[in-house]
Amino acid sequence: MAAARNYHHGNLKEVFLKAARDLLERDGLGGLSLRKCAEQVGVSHAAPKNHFGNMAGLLTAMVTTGYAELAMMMTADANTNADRKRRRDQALLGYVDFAQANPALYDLMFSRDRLVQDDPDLLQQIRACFVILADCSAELGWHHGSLGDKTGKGQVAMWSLVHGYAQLVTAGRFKKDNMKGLSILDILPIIEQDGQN
Amino acid sequence: MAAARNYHHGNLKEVFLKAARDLLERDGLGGLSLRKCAEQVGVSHAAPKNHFGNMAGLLTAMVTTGYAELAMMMTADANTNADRKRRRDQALLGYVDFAQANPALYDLMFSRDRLVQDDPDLLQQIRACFVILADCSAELGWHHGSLGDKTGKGQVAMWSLVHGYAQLVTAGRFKKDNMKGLSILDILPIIEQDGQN
DNA sequence: CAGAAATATTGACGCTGTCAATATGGGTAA
DNA sequence: TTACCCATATTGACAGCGTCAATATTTCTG
Repeated sequence: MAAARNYHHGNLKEVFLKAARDLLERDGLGGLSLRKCAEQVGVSHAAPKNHFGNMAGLLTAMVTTGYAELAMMMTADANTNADRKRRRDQALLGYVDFAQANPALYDLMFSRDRLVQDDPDLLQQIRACFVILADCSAELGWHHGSLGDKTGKGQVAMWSLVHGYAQLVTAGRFKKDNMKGLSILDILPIIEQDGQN
Repeated sequence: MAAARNYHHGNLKEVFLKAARDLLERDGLGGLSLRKCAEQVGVSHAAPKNHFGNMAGLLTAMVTTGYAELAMMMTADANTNADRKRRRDQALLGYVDFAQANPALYDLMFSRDRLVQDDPDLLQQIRACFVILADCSAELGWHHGSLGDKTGKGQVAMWSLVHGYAQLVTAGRFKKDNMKGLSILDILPIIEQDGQN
């Protein structure tokens, strides 16, 4: 009688997604397979096909939840009385925190193959994240002209910087000595040259 | 008698790398396999093992050549009489050009699994690219203090921005309307607010 | 209760990376 | 030349993979 507890297994789709995500972060993308997911959940090897169609469908569903979580990490304290600058800082820190907490998933979220790129749910979640980042670029004054950033260059710059930083940090491309106690917020004043932000 | 034309096949290793790269850009990472490489070259399915050990070895060798090419794209006209700003522009444009010309390879170059991350040749080529980007950040004055960028924050910002931009553009994450005629060089003045660079 | 629809299982197929065993050819020293 | 060693290539096999068709089971609906 509980919400959706009946039927064959219950909410098998969500259980699959959780199993897949655990496997992804534990063994990497190469260690993730539909059959391992099925085995871990305790169902037959072809069961995932009923819910996701194929491997790309599973990965797309998992990545879509990833973008939703990313947006949540960026807006965790948006309903507090914090001012705009503080909300902007929280959004950028939340973005990088998400990437560092889910490095394999974060990589997959920017994969060109492996995903169903035109999935409506996926596109919607991506746009939601982009909107939050656009607010960050606006708060920094990253736009030209008197009517705001009509061309979107500021948003392009904002997402490029934070995504590049997140991916390079999680990939270990920067020497750890240089990253001691460093955060994305320390990068912004570097770029703005005067360091007053 | 010709240089290295003798022996069983000749320079089979380089032929493998070329075949692998063609397959990678044509069919994506999921469409690349050792067996397809071997078939395309015309040797047995286990031949690649003699030269690369395993799949990670092949991908690492391919990615290493990718970083070497990336460095070349960034320094294509370094020996001309161009001034520093022009060389900096050429380096950044060359970086993005490489990513757009080899999107699948570029993605693979930043993969955390799939590669032998501590391969000496790979690390050396990565460092060579980083040095060029460090020069770009220095030319832009992206450093703190009077003794230059001792902490490396400027280099971190530089690579983050250009890598993020290259990956997001090749992934199609930005609306094409907004990217009409836009280049990485248009992003720099946006970030620096005053637009005089 | 009966039929339909959704969901799960089974078995099979071809493809994959990897390995052990074997074969082949070039380089080198007697 | 002969004999040997070593690098290289082939063959055959194995388990794991995604995917599909056919079948079975369970729930929903009328």
